[in-house]
Amino acid sequence: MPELPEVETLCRQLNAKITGMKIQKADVIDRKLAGMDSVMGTCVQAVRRSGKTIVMVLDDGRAIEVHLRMTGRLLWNPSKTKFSHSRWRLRFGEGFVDLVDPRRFATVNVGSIQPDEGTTDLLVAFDERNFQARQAKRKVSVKTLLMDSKAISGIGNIYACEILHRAGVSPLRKAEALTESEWKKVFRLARRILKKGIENRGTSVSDWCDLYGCKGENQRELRVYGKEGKMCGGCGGTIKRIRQGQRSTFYCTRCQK
DNA sequence: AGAACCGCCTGCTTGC
DNA sequence: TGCAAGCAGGCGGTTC
Repeated sequence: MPELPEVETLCRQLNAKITGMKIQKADVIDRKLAGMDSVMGTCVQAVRRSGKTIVMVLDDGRAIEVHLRMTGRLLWNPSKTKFSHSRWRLRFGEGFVDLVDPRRFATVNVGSIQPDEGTTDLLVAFDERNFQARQAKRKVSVKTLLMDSKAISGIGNIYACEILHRAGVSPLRKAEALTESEWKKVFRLARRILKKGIENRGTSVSDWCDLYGCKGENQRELRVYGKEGKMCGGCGGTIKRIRQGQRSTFYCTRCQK
């Protein structure tokens, strides 16, 4: 599932491919995306990321915001034959960008350009003082808080599990119970892990692919996610799987305190 | 106000 | 083998 590194990978590839190009045609295939063909005839000025949202800035003052949610993918398609589960497509000079999404959770919106709200993005402009004041004393678990996009944007289930493992912090601890220096450690490791994820063009644990249908390489960096019952590479303990909210959390009960 | 829960979706896996 | 039930989960909206 696309998280910050996967979305960043797509944005970089889209920037190289479609910036400066005209949207010659826009097709809505899935009715849920009605109206998203109104961008026909505009030109893409830039593609940037806002949390997990892909923002295509247009030359008419508007922007297309694509959120891939769970199974959404943006794929470059050189052929006019649509991929299965194509929901929406943009035609550029020599090909198409297809939004492919089997589960239909992905969203597309077109509207006026919003001011950059990147202050909760760890890799752009994270306001740590504001975090300490507004978030750090909350009573939710640290895992839940890491995945709260209003507190910290871009981190989903996979990276949240990996970050807490490297930081040696149990996902069950309440956010309010972490000291400031523990938070600093979490943020430091989060940045490192997210950057590594971008270097590796994302984590292909299920069906993530980049713009050109290539899998990422970051799955080899995973130490806990999806590894229930396996040995922790750090301490030799056993990786456990629990439910937090409605999602799976993987962690090592021995080295995550 | 803040925390917990629900619903959107459908392909894949599991169990009988 | 076939079919139904269970599972996956980001996030906005609703409920507690």
